[in-house]
Amino acid sequence: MLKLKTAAVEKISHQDYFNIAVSVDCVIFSYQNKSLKVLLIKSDLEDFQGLYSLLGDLVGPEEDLEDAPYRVLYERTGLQDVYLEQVHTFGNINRHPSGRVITTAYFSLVNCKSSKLQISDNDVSWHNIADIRRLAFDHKIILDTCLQQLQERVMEHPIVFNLLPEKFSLRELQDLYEAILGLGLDRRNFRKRIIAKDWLVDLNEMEEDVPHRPGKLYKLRSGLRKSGRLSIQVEQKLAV
Amino acid sequence: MLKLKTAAVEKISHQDYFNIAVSVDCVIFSYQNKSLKVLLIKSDLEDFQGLYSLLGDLVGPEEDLEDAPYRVLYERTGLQDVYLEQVHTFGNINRHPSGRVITTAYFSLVNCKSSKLQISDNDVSWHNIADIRRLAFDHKIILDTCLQQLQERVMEHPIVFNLLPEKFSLRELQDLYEAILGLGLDRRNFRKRIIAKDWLVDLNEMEEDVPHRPGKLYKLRSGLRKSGRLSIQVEQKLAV
DNA sequence: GCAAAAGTGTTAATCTTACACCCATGC
DNA sequence: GCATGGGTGTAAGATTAACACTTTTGC
Repeated sequence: MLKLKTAAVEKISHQDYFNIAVSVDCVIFSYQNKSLKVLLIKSDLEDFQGLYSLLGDLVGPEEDLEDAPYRVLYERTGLQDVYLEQVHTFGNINRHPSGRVITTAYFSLVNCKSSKLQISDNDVSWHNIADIRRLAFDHKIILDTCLQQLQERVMEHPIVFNLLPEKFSLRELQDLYEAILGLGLDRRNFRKRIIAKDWLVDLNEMEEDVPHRPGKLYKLRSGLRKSGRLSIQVEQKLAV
Repeated sequence: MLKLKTAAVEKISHQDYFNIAVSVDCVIFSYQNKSLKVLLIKSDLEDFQGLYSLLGDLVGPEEDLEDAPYRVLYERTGLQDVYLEQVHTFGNINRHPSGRVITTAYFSLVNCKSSKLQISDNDVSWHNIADIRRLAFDHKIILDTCLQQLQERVMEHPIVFNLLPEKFSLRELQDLYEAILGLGLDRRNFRKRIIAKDWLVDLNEMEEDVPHRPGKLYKLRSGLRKSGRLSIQVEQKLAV
């Protein structure tokens, strides 16, 4: 029979490999003025002077991978109960000029009108998705990948409500869907389709201060809002 | 103006973080006797004595992340033009007893009748998906996640043909879909649906050596077979 | 009363599902 | 000739897409 290695022995023999940094990068989406936005920071690396990059950080040695994007979000925006989804891990050798860094990309949906949102760093700001041409590192590819995943998810999963205030009209919701999907939708069909999903509760309240006939207000059915720690990770913990 | 850091300076200041190992784990699917199989290896760690684990390896310091699963596949099976898809990255602190290892999971589809397939290690063997209860590490969760992603992909993308020989009958194809999806399909509807996708070419050949009326043979339309380096990575390289 | 957006229903087309009989081959 | 699976079509139901008019409010 083969001699079994202890974990300790294996660790020593593989020491050379503990030589790669792991980071997370967050594509933090918000929605304002009928446009989908993403939070970016001015790159502080000479190599990318003048370019913006996604918000990210190295994963701490004592930190679960999935905790890192929540920490980044909290440190940068003050927000804690955010929606996060892991998208893809990028690991080309030369993707980072500082050394070997493999990064796991997450997208996040935040309400930019939340009272808890506070961005103190002057180099951090919201940018229209449609206006972004280049980013530092491989962050444009990461952004595009995350946007595509967002587009694939929104019709099947009630996640876009994380971008809206508690109460919203169907028109606001439709504008948001159009901004995310980048296309126009038929109003009547959209309303039927959304109502049929049974995600919404009619609040029997009306919009106020609109210069036209006010629309009804809705909210997301309670129990459907997904935010906080990722579900896949919860399963993982339970299984261990 | 803020003083910009050079990449070299940043690397030194972050040296503590280059302390996490990165691995890849491959869920290598194949199909035999009307069952979906996965390639597993007997764990050589004391902590998991008697359990099987997925095939994986640490990512080399000079190796693109996406190259690692191809290398693992090649080293373990001799196969080079395989279909691979990245699924998810798992990074709980304690997921690996040897130390801090973050792993990116891939699934792969291989034809177990390929002449190039050779598995020399006696501890490596095929296992029926349906029979697997426990695996070493968090590999059962990784397997389940990959199987779910495979199930979500198969109806929209022509990938399952990587599990079949060059020529196959519609019955063989349907059996394969049923094994992957874990459910029965109506034969007439399945045939209409597959034919409508325009993925197949009728070879005007018949099955041989079957103890019943032989079925027509088909092959995948050329140009639709996806294997080799991952497309997302190719885009990434072009953009750099 | 006019501008602006809210609200609402029907029809046609498409897609999906369920279902049963005759046919070709090996034995 | 019989057992086995191959091959095929239709009708009902569900879903999706296209499309226009009336209503309510602020000004």
